[in-house]
Amino acid sequence: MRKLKPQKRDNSASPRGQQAVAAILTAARDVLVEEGYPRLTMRNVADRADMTVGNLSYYYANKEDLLHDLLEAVIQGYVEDFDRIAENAERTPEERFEDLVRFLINDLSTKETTGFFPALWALACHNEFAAGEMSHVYEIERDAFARVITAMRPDLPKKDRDLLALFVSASIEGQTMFIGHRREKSSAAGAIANIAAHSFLSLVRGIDSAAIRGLRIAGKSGSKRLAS
Amino acid sequence: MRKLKPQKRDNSASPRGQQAVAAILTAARDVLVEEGYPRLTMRNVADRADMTVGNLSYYYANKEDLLHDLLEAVIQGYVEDFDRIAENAERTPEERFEDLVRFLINDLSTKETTGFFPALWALACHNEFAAGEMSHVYEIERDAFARVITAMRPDLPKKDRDLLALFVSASIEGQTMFIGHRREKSSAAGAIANIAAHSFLSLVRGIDSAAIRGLRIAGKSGSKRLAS
DNA sequence: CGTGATCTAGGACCTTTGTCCTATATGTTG
DNA sequence: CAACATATAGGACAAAGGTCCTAGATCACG
Repeated sequence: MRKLKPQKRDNSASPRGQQAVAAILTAARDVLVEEGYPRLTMRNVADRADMTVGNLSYYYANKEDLLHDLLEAVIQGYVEDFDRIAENAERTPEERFEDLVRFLINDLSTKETTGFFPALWALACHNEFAAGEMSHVYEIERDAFARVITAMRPDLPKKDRDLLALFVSASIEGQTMFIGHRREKSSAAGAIANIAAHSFLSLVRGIDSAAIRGLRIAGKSGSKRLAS
Repeated sequence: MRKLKPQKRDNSASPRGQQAVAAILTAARDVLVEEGYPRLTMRNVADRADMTVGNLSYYYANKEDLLHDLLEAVIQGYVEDFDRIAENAERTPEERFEDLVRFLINDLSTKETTGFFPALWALACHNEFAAGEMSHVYEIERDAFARVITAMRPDLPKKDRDLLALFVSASIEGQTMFIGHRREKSSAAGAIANIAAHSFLSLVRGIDSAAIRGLRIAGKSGSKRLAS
C-alpha cells in the first residue's frame, strides 16, 4: 500500500507519482526475479528504478509495504490470465482443459514465472501476507480447473472434482523447477506439456470416486503398503 | 566443509568436535525450516545450538561453508531413502512404483520436507551450489523412477521413460505447497496420494511414444492451440 | 508570478550481520 | 604434572540494510 503519512493521503496519486510507483514495482519484481529475495533491499530496488533510497521511502515508508504491493501486483497479473482462458466460450470443456494445462506449462518457461514463484513459495512459508497471496492465486487457478472439470464430469461429486483440480494444478506447478526458464530440463518442456495434457485428460475422463477413496480395482494386486 | 585454518587440519574431528558439528547442522536445518533462509544467520544458528558466534566460527569460518554442509547433509538423507525403496526386491515393479509415489507424497507432510524444499528451490535460483545439490537429489529420485518404469515398460525408448520419470517426479514435488505440513489442503493428502498413484500408474501403463511427441489420437478433436 | 503540493537527493542514524581476534577453558598425551 | 591441541566465550570491527529527516527541485494552478 502506498505510503500514508499522517498529514498526506495518497488519494491524489498524481501522474508523476503513479509512474514512479509503477517503476518501483517493476524494479522490485526484477530484483526479486533476477537476484532473489535476500537481495530485495530498498537500495537495490531504488538503484534499479533509477532513484535514491530517500525518494523510494517517500513512496514506500517501509519494506513490508513495498513487498505487499509487489506481491499483489504480480499475483493480480496471473489472476487475470486464468479468468480469460477458463471463460473462452469457443472451446469445448475438454479443449479448455487442455488449453489451461498447456497455457500454464508454457508460462512456466518465462523468466518471471520461473523466478517469481519459487520465491513466493519460500516466502509463504514464514510470511503471513505472502501465504495469503499464494493462496489467492492458486484458488483462482483451481477454480478455473474445477469449472472445466465440472463440465467434463458432472457425475462426480464436487469434492472429488475439487481434488482433481488440486492435483492437476499442483502437479503443473511442480514442473517449474525442472522445465522453467534456463533450467536443466527446459528443452523437455514440449514433451512434458504433451505428457501432462495426455495424463491429466485421461485422469479426469476416467477416474471414479472409488479410486480417489483408495479402493483398489483395475488390474492390480491388493496394495500392501510399505512400512513408513 | 569444516573450517580449515592454515595451521590446522580437520583430519582429527575429535569426538567433541563431531558432536558440535552435528549440533550446528541440526540447529541450522531447524532455523532454515522454521524461520526461513533470511533468518539463517550465524547468530541464530549459534543460539539454537547453544553456543556463541565465536565458537560457531571456530567450526565454520564463514556462512557459505555452513550452508554447503547443511545442504549436503540434508540432501544426503533423502538420497539414502530413495535408494532403499527403489531397490526393494520383494515387490513387483508396479508395486515399487506405487511405493515410491506414496512414500514421496507421504514424506511431503513432514515439517522438514515442507520447510526445506521450498527454501532449496528458491535458493537454487541464484546459488550455484544449491542448484547443484538440488540437481543431485532429483537426479537420484528420477533415476529411481526410471529404473522401475523400465521394468514396467521395456518397450518404451529410454528417452521416453526418462521423460515419464521427470514428469512424475516433478508432479509429486508440486504437491508440497498444498498438502505439506500445516498447509491449506493437508487434510487432502490421503486422497491426493490415491489420485497420484492411480494417475501415474495409468500413465506409465498406457502411454505410447506418439502421445509424448504430441501426435493426437484417442477421442479428441485435433488440437488447435491457443494464441499465447 | 508565486504559492502550495508533490517529488527528489543526500545523508544521518541505528540495528543486524558476517567476520575476526584474543583470552580462557578443557581435554589429551607424553 | 607439563605441554599441546582442541574448544569456547566474549567482544570488536566494518559493511549492509531499514528508516528517518531536511533542504531543495519540480510542477500545477490561481
